[in-house]
Formats: sequence, C-alpha cells, structure tokens
Amino acid sequence: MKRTNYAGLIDETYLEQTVTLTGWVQKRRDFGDLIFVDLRDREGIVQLTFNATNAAALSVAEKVRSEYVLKITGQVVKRAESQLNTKIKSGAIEIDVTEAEILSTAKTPPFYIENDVNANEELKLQYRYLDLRRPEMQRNLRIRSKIMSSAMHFMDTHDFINIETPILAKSTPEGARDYLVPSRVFPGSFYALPQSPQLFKQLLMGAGFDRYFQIARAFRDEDLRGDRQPEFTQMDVETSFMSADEIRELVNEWVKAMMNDVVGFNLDTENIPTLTWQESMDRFGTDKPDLRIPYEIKDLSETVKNSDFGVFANSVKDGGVVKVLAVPGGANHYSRKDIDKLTKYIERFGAKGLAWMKVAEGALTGPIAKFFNTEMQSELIAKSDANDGDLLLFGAGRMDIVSATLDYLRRETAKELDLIDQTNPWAFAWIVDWPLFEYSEDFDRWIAAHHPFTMPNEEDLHYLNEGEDPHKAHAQSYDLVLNGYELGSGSIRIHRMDIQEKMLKALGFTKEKAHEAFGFLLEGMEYGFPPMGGIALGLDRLAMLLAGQENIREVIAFPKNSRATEPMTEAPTRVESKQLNELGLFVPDAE
RNA sequence: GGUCGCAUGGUCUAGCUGGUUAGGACGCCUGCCUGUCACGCAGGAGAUCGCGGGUUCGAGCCCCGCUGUGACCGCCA
Repeated sequence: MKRTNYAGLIDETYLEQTVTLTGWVQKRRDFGDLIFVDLRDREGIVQLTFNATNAAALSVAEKVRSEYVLKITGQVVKRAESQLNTKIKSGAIEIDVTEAEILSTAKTPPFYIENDVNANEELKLQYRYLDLRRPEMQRNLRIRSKIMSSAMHFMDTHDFINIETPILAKSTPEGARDYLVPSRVFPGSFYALPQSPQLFKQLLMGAGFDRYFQIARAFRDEDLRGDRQPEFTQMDVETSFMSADEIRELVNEWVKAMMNDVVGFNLDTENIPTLTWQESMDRFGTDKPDLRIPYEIKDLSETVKNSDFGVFANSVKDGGVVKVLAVPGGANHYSRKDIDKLTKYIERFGAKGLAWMKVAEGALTGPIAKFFNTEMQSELIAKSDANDGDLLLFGAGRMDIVSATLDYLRRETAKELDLIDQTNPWAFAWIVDWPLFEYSEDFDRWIAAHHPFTMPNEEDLHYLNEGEDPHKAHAQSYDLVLNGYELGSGSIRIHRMDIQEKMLKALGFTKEKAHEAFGFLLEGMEYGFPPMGGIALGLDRLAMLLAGQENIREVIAFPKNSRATEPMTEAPTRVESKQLNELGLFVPDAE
C-alpha cells in the first residue's frame, strides 16, 4: 500500500527509479492511446504518462477524473528537451506508469483546486476541505505550523515551562463580551471562555514557575474584521523578576529566531524603533503605525490658527487640531474625483470634509489656497515637509477624528501610489508608555486601557489617588507592531495589593465588587507575588503577515465568516429542548 | 447596533434607457486524437436570474421588504 515518495518532490535525482505515488488528480489530458495525468499531493505536482504499452493502466486512466485519488507505480523517466515544463519542480521528468489503482472517485468539485481560484468566500468556506487542497492554503498552514514549532523551540531552550490553562473559566468584568457556557450542575450559572489566559498566568507566576509559555486559544464575542476572529490563538508569555526592557529584549530575540526559522529573514533587532504611544499618535495618527510608509502626519494648528480659512481657524479655536499629510507625488495622481471618493470614505470616521491643496513651484494651488498669504504658504509647506508635486491632505477638528482620518489616508495613498518601502519588508516597532486609562462613553467612567492589572509608571502612581486626573497616568505597557498590525501586547503587572486596590478603586470597583470579580487573584497577591510581566503575540496575525495574506481566514484551517458562523458545519445551531432543559435554559422560540 | 456594496447554469461573469431564444469563459458529458502541460477538434446537457411583494401591457433590469454574503464604523481590557 505504502507510497515510496511524495509526488511533488520527484525530480531528476530519481531517474530510472521505480516509485509508488499516491495523490489527487489535478488534471487529465487525454490523447486516446496516450493519457497525461497531473498527480498532486501536499508537496506539488508530477506528470504521469499512461500509454498502450500498459493497457491495464491506460484503461484505469481513461476512467480517471479531477480529484480522484490514485495510487500508481511507475518509472521516473527523463522528458525530451522539447517537453520540459519549467513551471513545476518535477518538470524535467515524468512517471511512466505501469500499475494504477483508483483509491477513491470524486464528484466534480464546486470550484477548481488552484491558487488563483476566484470562487466566492462563502462557497470556499462551505467546502473548506476542498479549499484547503489549494497549494497556497497548504503553504499558509505550514507557515503557521513552523511559527508554532519555532516558538516552542525558542521557549523550551530559554527555560520556559509550557502550562495549559482552563478553557472553561470565569466571566470577569471589563474587556470584550464573553462567550458563555452554561453549567448543568448549577442551572443559571455560566463558565466563560477565556478572553486570554491573563489571570491564570499571573497566578502561575505567584506559584513560582518564573517563566510560563503557552500557545493558547482565546475567545472574544465581538464583531469580526479581516484580522479578527472570535476565537484566535495567542503565543502567551509571562515572566517573573524581569523589567519591561528585559522582556522586550527577550521578545526581540524570540521574534528574530522566528523570522529566521520561518521566512529565512535576518531581523536586525538593534534597529527596531521604540516609540511612545503619544509620539505614534502624533506622527501617524494610530497606535499601530506602518513604518514602511515614508511620510508622516504634521501638526499645523499653530500655523493656521490665524489664517483666513475659517474651517482651520475655528477648529483650533474650538480646541481641535489641524494636521496635514503631504503625499509625495500625489498632486498629479489624484484628480478632483479621486479626492471626492476619499472624502466620502472618511465620513465614516466622523470627518466633515477633506481640505486639500497641491504644491507647485514652492506655492500652494487648489480652491482653498487663496486663504493663505505667501508667507503662510511657505511656512505651511515647510512644516508639512512637502515638495513640489505633493498633495496636501488636511484633517481639521477633533483630535481623534483627525487622527483616524489621516491614518487611513496615509495607508490608502501609500498603497495607491505604491509608496510602501519594499526594502524594509518587516517593519517591527515597539509602542510604549500607553495611557493607563481611557474614558468609556459606554460606561460613563474610566476603564483600563490595557487591563486592570497593568502596572502604572512609578512616577504616575499618585494619579490613582482620589481627586487627581487618572487620564494623566501612563502604564508600563508595550505593544509590538509589524507592518501596521498589532502583533502583541503586554505589560508589567501589578504585584502589590495596595497598588492593585487603588487601581480597582480608580476604575470604580467597590471592595466587594472587586472581590467578587477577582477575589482569587487579590487573595493570592497577599501571599507573596513576585514582580511580573509578559506579553502575548497573535499567532494568526503573524502567520497572516508571514504568508503574505490579507485576511486572517487564510491561515486558519476552519475559520468563521464575518458573522461568526461556520458555513461548513453551520455552527452555531439550535439544540434540542432536552439539552436546554438539562441546563435550565429557556429560549423563547425554541422548538 | 449602523453605513456601503454584492446575489444571473457547477464556477466566474455580460446583460445599456424595462421588450434578448438570458450571451460568454471555464467546468461537466459523448466521440476522435501518441507529447500535452490553459492540449486540440466535433457535438451535447445544464438557469424557478436569492426569496416575497409592488409598479407596468410587459421586470434579470425600477420600487419596498426579507434572507444570505463581503468591507467598513461602533465594538475588540
């Protein structure tokens, strides 16, 4: 039964050998008494030839159709000079088949198994097992596998201990919406699937394991995006007795090893930039900047606050900002109509409009240029870091809207004008010194920007006191960003009870509420917790980027669609009322 | 929760300003073919135009609702 080789790996080194191969029929080309079959397995494709010399095999080949599973035995023979196929690894040889057996027949697949398949996403997900036959998907999942084994190896050789944490866990306030699992034993009570192993890994530090690692599944019941699935995988790390700098240094080494193992890239960790959160927001309008894009946002509030252009002057007067993005060479590329399109798009961020000007011969042109005198134009061009031929795109008004708008425009124009710096394919960055709190309009109170166990900067501790402005507190937290994607997020944790209590108080927890929610952690903290910190890197996103994909679905074997359902199994489904009854659940319109 | 887009043989799609025998490509089936690899040639089958309602003499096309789906905003400590 056994095959002797992978079909896709056969090449000239196997000449004259007799091999037995198994695989799927990619394509049959029938010439009557000569039939070619392309046989595909996970390693690639090899061409089989059947002819009248082996009549039995030929008659098998006549019956063969796409996606049939075959087992063949034959001899590896050299192709004639005129018959070489340079497109496949095995193109210099072919297999002269002497024996053939159909192991499995197949219905005609709903879409063609090839890389540039353009069937719609729903169909591909419904027949995921066929979609996964595509070489590209095989490659994607193997890249993912390599990332995991590289991480495991690195952590193992750096004395990390791999520890699993519960999937059936406790619902905790703050953060994303939980996926809940009803308890049969305690009707009306629920487990929650973990949004991350955060609390468990801190307890493991409390237990003295010192270095913890886990490739952990995490669950968040929020709406999906191209880079977000309801269940995703974190490469989760926690350490004791290490500073934020030391942890970042460790992660640098880890990522360097991973880039080398997976894509053979030698990452220069010395030159990974570290930006404060504030700096990143100022220069790029986002906390996850794509540093491959060689132009930045500039603040012009001071320059234009006394200009005759009311929109700008009033924005500054009303406490907002005026910022600009000088798009290199954008003047000729963007027509009035193109800019209208951008304007329409940015309305979703809350932008009221998009002011623009073009730079020509050291001066500004465009409908609003007349509002700025010669002197102001020169200052404006200089401060924008603009050159002749650039397109200036302005954001004016509320800081957050301006940031979101110009961040989008920076990424969009760079893509459109092909201005992404290809000489720096893997632009990592550390974003540090995050705000400790952010204001939630939803809850009408301050919430933890990272999570409630994040250690504030020592000098900011007093902001937690009553009567002070918590907005001013910054945290010992750090995000790792790659090419504009948040790869991972971590922090030094609070290990002292007094600070933790202050923190929870600042978040509006009463003592009772805090103990109800995190009592196990708070109590643990009273038994001698070490200083600790860690990080979690998103495996799915990293795999997506290293595989050159634009959607996280491409690196997950069985992903959910954008409505969090799975077209193949049709999960989630209704369940029988017997099951509901056992759980003490009542669903109004259950069958 | 919201905004925008999409839905036509198995697949991808064309279908203008409402009147078409709903067109094409790939795939599929039958036959022929010994050097193809996007094989070729000849023939053939295959569509309640997502669902429901409306306007109209007449709807794939216009209107309303629904469903499915994609992207984005909100959301994602």
